[in-house]
Amino acid sequence: MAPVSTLGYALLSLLTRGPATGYDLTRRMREPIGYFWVAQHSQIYPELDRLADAGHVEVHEGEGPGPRAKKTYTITESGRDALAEWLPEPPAFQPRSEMVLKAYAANSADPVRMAELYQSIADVAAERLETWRAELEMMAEQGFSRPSHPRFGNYAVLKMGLESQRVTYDWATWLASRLREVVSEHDGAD
Amino acid sequence: MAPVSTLGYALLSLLTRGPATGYDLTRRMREPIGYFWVAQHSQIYPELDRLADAGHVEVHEGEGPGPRAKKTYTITESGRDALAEWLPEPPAFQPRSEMVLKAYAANSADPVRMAELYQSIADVAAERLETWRAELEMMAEQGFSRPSHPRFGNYAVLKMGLESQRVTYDWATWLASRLREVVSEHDGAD
DNA sequence: ATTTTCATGTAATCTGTTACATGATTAC
DNA sequence: GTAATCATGTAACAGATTACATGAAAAT
Repeated sequence: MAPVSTLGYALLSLLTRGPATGYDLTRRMREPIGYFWVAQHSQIYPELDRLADAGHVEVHEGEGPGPRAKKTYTITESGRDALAEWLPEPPAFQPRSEMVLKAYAANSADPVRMAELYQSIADVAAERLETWRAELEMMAEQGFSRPSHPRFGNYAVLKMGLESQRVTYDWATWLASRLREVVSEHDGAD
Repeated sequence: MAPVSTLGYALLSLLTRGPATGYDLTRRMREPIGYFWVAQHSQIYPELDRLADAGHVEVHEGEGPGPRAKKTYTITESGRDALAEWLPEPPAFQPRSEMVLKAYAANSADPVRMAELYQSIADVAAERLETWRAELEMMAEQGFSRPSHPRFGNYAVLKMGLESQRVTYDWATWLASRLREVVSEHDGAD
């Protein structure tokens, strides 16, 4: 049996929320799990074929709006089992952040522009922070914060999104202000 | 001119710390920037060739320990210019965290094992938190925290690493304890 | 009328990982 | 003597992005 990729497990996870088409999954992939895992439809369609071949999903074909049939996927028992086995395994750590990478070489570029960059990053984070804080509160009111709730995972992911934005906001704000110090020091010396 | 990849800019960033061989860069890539960007030597060697072709690095060949010549790379003015242009541009956001993805489907697996998973993640984060806190303090004492210091970037990256571990610790601890609630509720009901 | 949404696919390319391959020197 | 470190490379494969391609229905 061909092993399931991380994307495959991500799709199975999304399908625990109910049957969906590839198109649906492309959008479901955006919020909130998209804050921590992304995929384009060109990656999703072939992956669904593979999951179907492995018996982890069942396909139901119907009339499509375009020239092709619309395919609705449902997770199978085999899919649930595979997911349940994968979940408790230690996750791979795959760090990749251009935002932080750029900070590593921050003083190789114009400090004014770098300060602007991190200020704008902080501004975006501040906005998201507000939006997501409100969303999280709404979720809590709807009972999502109880671990037995079927959408508890959405709550947990959004909570992490919120904390991450908070850290980004604090760090980018700190970095921007430090970079502005360089500019004013320089001005004073000239 | 072939455009420089993100990995190429990462290598140029590392080379602002001084000339290095591919082997050196493979290790320099580990701390602290490796907390946010990783690359294997098999990716680094061909990328250095490309940077050399583009004139962004200069190569000096010497006697190697093995069968091949040892190549030392130095960043050129052209390399510094390319880096300085890339740095202030808005970074791509490339989120990929299996750790959070697994939380999205947390209640599709055995809560005992999931609680253990997030507890062990929290434990690892707690250890790193301590180590990195001490490292960051040492850096501050050596003056790295001043934005004009040539290693300010190391400080900024490690600071972000520290904050990220703190968030991971808090979140994973919260998640583990919530998952344990499910178990005790279940026990009570049985 | 035009754009957005729904809906599915493929091809070309780029990026990244794992494995294979060589060999001297230094540390245990 | 065995393992780790220094040092550079390639090949095969897997994973991900961008672009191309089609076409109906609904919304603006």
